[in-house]
Amino acid sequence: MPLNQGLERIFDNFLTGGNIFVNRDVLGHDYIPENLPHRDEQIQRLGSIVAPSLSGSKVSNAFIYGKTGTGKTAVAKYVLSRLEAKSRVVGSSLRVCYVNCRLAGTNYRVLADLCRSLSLEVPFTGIAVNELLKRYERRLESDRVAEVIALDEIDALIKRKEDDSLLYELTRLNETLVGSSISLIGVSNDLHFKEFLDARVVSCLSEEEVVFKPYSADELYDILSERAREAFVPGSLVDSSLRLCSALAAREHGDARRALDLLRVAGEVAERGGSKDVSEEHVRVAEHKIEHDRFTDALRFLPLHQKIILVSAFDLDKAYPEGSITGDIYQVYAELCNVVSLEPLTQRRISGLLNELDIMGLLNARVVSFGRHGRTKKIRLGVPASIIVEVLSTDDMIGQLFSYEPKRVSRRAA
DNA sequence: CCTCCACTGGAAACCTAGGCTC
DNA sequence: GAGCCTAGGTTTCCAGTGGAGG
Repeated sequence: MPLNQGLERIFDNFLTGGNIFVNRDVLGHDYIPENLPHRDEQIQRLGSIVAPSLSGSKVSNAFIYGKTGTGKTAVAKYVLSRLEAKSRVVGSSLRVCYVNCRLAGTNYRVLADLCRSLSLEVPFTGIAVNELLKRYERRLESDRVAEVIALDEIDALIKRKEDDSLLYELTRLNETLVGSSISLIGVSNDLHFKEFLDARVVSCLSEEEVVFKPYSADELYDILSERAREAFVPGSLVDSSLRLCSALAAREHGDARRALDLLRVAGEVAERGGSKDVSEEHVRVAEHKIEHDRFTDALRFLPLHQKIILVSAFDLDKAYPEGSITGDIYQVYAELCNVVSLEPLTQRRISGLLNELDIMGLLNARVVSFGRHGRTKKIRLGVPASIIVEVLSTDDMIGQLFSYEPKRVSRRAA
C-alpha cells in the first residue's frame, strides 16, 4: 500500500506537537486559565457575593454586564468552579450550575439543565414547563441544597418574545423556598436588556451589579502573553505579532475572544506553512481567514430555503448591483424553487427569513419607502459574491441554480 | 392635504415530530 | 391508545405605514 508521505508528515507533526504549538487548546474559547489577568476586582466582587452560600446563607442575586470578550463568562465559570471546590472541602450542601441561555435556547431547556445539575434526569421534551419547575423545586427542597445558578447570555431568553416567565418563576422561587435556596447570576452583553424585563424581576436580579469594561490593548497583550507561554513552543512567537493581535482586537471594542482567535489561527497558518515562528504577516493572514471562515461556515449550514434566497439575491445582484427589493427576490426565489421542483414558501415567510439573513450579516436589508411605489425592504448582498459561489455551488441541488437565467423582474427600485 | 402602493411585521392558528401520563 | 405536553417551522390574516404623486 503506497504511503501518503504528506499525510504522514502531518500526523507526525501533530504527534510531536509541530514546531509551533505545545497546547493549542489553551487558546480555545472554553479554556478557563488558572489566572485571569486584569479581572481581580471582578473576581473578588463576585466571590464576596456568592461566599455566604458556603454556610448555607441566602446569597444576593447578581447581574453581570460587559461586551463580548470582556471576560464575563470566564470570571463566572472561574468563581463557580472555585466555589464548588471549596464547598467540597468544607462539606456544604452547595450546588452550582452554569447555563448558556443562548445555547439552551428555550425556557424548557434551561430548566432541564437546572434539573440535571441536581442529578434529576428529565426528557428532552414531553412535559410541561410548569411540571418541570415543580420537579426542580421538589428536588431542591428534598435535598436541602443551596444552588448558585449562572445564566449566561440571559438576554437570549427574553429577546424573542416578551416571555420572562421563567425568570419570574425563578425569582419567585428564590423568595418562597424554605429549607433550600437558589441564587441567580445573570450575565448579559446587552446593557439595555433590562428594559424588556418585568420590574419585579429587575429589582430581584439586580441586587448586585458587576460591570466588565473592555480590555485595553495593553491588557489584551498581558492576557495573550500569558496564554501564549502555555500554548506555543518557546521562541516560536514573535513579540510584535502578539502586539499586533492585541491592537487589532482592541480596535474591536477590546474583545479578548477575538484576540485569542487571531493568535490561534495565526499559529495554525504558520504551522501549516512550515514556518518556525509566528510573524506579523501570519496574523494578517489570520485576520482575513477568520473573516472568510465566518462567512463560509454560516453559508454552509444554512437551511435550504435560505440558500435559495441567497442565490436569488446573487442573481439580482449581477443585474442590479445597487440592490433589489423583497418582491423581486421573492419572484426569482419562486422561479428557482420551480427549477428544483420545490414548493416555495410564502412571501411573509421569506420576509422573515430575509431578516434572519440580515442579522447574520449575509445580506443587508433596510426598510425603505418608494412613496407611491410602496414600502419594502431594499436588499443587498452582505457577503462577497465570490464566496457565495464558492460555497453554494458545491451543493448539488443549489449548484444547478447558478446557471439559471431569471426572467425579467418588474423594477422600480432606484 | 389626501391617496394608495407594496409591502412590513404582529398575532394566531396549524403542522410535524418528539415524548409523557394514565 | 387517548389525551395531554413540548419545540420549531410555517401559513393565514390583517392592521399599519412612509412618502411620491395627484
